[in-house]
Amino acid sequence: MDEIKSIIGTILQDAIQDAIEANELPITTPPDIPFSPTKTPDHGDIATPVALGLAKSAKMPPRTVAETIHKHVDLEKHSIISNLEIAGPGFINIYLSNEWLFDTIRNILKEQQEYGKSDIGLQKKIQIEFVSANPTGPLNIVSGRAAAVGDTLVNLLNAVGYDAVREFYVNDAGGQVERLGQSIDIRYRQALGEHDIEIPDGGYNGEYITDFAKEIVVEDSDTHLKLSDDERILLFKEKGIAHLLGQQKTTLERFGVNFDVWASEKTIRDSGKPDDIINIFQEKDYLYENEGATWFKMTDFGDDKDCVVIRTNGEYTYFVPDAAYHLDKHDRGFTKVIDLFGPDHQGHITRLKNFVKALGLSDDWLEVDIIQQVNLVDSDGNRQDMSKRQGQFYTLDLLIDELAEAVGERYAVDVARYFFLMRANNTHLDFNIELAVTQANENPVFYIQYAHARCCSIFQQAREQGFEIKPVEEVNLELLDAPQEHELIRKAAEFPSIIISSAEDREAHRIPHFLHDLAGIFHPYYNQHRVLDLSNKDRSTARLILVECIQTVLANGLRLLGISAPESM
RNA sequence: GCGCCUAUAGCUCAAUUGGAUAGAGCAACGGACUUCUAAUCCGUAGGUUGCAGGUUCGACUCCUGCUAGGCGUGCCA
Repeated sequence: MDEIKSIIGTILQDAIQDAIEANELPITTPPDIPFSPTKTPDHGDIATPVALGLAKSAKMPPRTVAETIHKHVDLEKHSIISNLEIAGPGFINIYLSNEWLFDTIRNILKEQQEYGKSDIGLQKKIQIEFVSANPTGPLNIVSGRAAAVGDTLVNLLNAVGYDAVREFYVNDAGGQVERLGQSIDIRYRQALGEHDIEIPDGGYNGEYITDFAKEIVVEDSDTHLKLSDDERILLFKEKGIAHLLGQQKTTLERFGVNFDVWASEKTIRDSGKPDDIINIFQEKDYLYENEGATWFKMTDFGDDKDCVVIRTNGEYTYFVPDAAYHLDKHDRGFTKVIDLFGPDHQGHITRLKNFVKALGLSDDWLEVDIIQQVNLVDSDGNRQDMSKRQGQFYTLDLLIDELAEAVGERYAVDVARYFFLMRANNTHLDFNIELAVTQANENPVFYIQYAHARCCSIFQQAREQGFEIKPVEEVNLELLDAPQEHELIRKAAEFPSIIISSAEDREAHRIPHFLHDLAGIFHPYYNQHRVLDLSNKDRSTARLILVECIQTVLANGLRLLGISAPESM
């Protein structure tokens, strides 16, 4: 589709140039040709509002401009265009010849699993950091959304020719994991009979902490009581991190997300790089002392208040290792870094970007996108608090478990991923778990998967019934003359440009919608037209070619989403 | 108070850079299995795109001001 746009664009620009030279269009030079999608076949295969844009500078009515351009397009010369029409306020609707449709078919069959890919990324190194949940509890469903989106964005970027990697930043140092150690310690001692102690404010009081503390008691009995408080908390912190991080990894694997790099905050801190950051800021005069703490002049970068980088107790706030971490990313050679943050980190974006700027990196090197919150809603429409500190949260594992109960383990991950991916990142997603489970059989993911399974089934039948499956060069594609068949091919032809826009705009949800649209053309087609017809074997052969194309596009799209493409359902 | 996000059909959501008649699914109602799989299809219905202005050939989209909801605004991460 992109190729065809540039071909048509050139033809139209030439026509405009001819019109200018014939003194029929009072402008100096042909503009870039914009294209708008055609919503109905009545508007042709592609359309351009170029005449509307030129109307002002040419001081002519838009329809007249369109007609002037039209006059200078020689249809005899361009066999790819079957017809041009002026419509509405001055749109030029372009109807492409069948040969273009057949080229699309040949291209899909030639490319197979590669169909849809492109190379606009020039193999530039891009990193996407996502999930990066604290190792202080199980992953919740917001992390699930981030996991699905991040994983798919990497797939999309790789599909358009970037060299993209998945990275998870483990916050295994700092105050949060300190509290984790303390919380486990309290539960451990409680399990051993101390009852006059409680989890402090800001600690973790989820049941999983109690369970884990009990496990420690079972394995090690009361031996850790001999340690000093500090030693014991340190030990429990490390044990807790290992345990919970392990759990998160297991969950992510089950969810089909495999990170390329697990970066550690502790490693960053131990590397001395945070000290370098302080030195750099010091040299650039971005720091000052106040009330015993060291502050960064965030107001120099337009923020409304400065922020502490070294606390009164001498420890760095998380900004410093975070800045060091991003400098480290830069040193690893990424030309662009994308962080997917949860909504609770939104206040961090401006500051982080300012720190990156303070380090001398360009403004667009770091991109931060928010994956908006997921509200768990019950059947009465009440929202449930998912704070880890409260211990009331809905885990990703629990979600997959419940889906598995309804639709089987095989499809549970498919359904979860699809639900997370079908919405734009910046929408607040109300996830009604009861609805997702009860309506599972009418889930849109099955609609798409079923379309794929039907394609497979047709080929199964074709083989059993002895239909000849010929290579495309030997098939008369002119026999594909039903309007729905052309519609299917046109839709399939959009696939590569959908991937590009989806990747560049970081809008993964366009892929599920595209696939749903494609399946939505295929199912009616299937119901109204028999592919395998013994009384018309030539047409059957041609239709098998079309079915293979649809199957290929569906499979390629589902693969990008990390969703399975079943051969039968 | 300040900052970010959101507001589109009864519900959940789409709508490439501003483009033609704002689209799907679910829910509702009526139909279609002797058929390549009915996890499907066909039909009906559903709208002042939160409100008020502005920009222009044209606005769900951009600007200003409101309203409502969410989040952020810690020497937590």
